[in-house]
Amino acid sequence: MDAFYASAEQAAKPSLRGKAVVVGGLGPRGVVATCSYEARVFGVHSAMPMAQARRLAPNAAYLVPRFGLYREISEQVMKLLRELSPLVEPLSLDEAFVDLEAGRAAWDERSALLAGEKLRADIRAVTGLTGSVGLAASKMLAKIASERAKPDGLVLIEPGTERALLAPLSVRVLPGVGPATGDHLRRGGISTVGDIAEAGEDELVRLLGKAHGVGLYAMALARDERRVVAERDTKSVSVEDTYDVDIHDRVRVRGEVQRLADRCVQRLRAARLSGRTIVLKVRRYDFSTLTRSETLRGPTDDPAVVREAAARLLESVDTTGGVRLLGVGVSGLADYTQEDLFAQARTAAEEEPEPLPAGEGTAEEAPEEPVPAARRRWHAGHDVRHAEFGHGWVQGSGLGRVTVRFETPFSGPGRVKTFRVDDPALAAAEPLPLVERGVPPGSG
DNA sequence: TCTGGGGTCCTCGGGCCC
DNA sequence: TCTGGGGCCCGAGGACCC
Repeated sequence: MDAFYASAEQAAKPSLRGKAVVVGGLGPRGVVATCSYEARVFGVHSAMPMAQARRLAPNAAYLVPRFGLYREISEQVMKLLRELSPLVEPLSLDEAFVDLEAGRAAWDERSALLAGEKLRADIRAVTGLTGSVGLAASKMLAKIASERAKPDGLVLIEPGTERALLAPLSVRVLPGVGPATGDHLRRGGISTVGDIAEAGEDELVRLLGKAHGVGLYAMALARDERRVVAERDTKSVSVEDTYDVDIHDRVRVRGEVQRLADRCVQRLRAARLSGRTIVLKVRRYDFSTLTRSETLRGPTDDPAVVREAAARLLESVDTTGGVRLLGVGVSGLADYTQEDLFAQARTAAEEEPEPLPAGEGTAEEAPEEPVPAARRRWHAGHDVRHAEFGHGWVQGSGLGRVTVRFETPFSGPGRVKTFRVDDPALAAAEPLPLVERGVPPGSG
């Protein structure tokens, strides 16, 4: 999908179409998750600190991500992909590999092109959004092709042309080459994929170590035998929070770790998993990050056990100077719930954890405690309903006021009105569907 | 400019066992 | 009893990806 989150927001909010839109964390330490192509013109890009984005594009719309909406759209697209082949490997909400041969959806260049164009049309019809398709003989090349196809395009890499195509490209196009490896290679006189092929496998292994070197050399020769795997088991579950202001108070740090442990266990249970290794993550005031872990004798999904382990791990960490991030994770997962009976017995007399009702969703979907009207938070970009003016979305809030633009995916750009944050006529609302009767916005 | 959140995989050192 | 090596697990850290 092209600029996925930002495109979804533009589809939902007619007044943002054709405008610079930036989606990400809006706090003082937020970063850009995705931005529209209009925002990229100003130099804004993913992973950029939000403060920097605001300097580059002060007039862009800044929105908080709405993962529920993106997940729904993602499921629609993944369903279309599974109609092509049983071998679909999602990489994220907006990207997936599909083995077209395994699904007999394509067997040569011509049939692949037809399947690709039909898929793009189907995505557009079902979601109202544009997607790009890369067609090639391997995952690596399909990925490179899809990058070149964006936005709203299709690129096929013809068999036999792969090495010539790769040779002049930066090493950074290869999977697994990020900033650090890129610098490392450049210092070794290697900057293009062709340079890697020329350097030879021994030199790559010398520079990067066995696994990375051998793998990268093969990629540079366009050799990529990785299969498309439909189902991957989750290996770990974690939650982490970056705080707007560093936490110095040790008591508060302990409290936050307990809260994170509980949230992590809720996720774990929602996924019907348990795990043996508890991991505590601490990012200090100077951005140095350390982890401490402890492996239990058996897997657990008991909140008391995870809380205790996390608290023990915290005791070995010096937090003077302040912490900017705390995280709690569980790995060494078992796909069944095997209670640690020893730990259960040990904590039986303690505070009883609140079990999640069977089949309930994750923490973020759980109904929230009723919040007094005066303390309600209005998140930029989230949908609202007003008793008189109908459906709209929060443009901004502050100083006891909230500004709402009243429009829907099919309304055309709407009017803006401002209310008191505690206005009883205003309520949070669910996102509206982006397509009506299978007709995308703007096409009818 | 000042760096999110959720993951995956690899490396390396140390301890333990055979 | 001392020394060494291989294999495995654990813990920590780093790099990378979206």
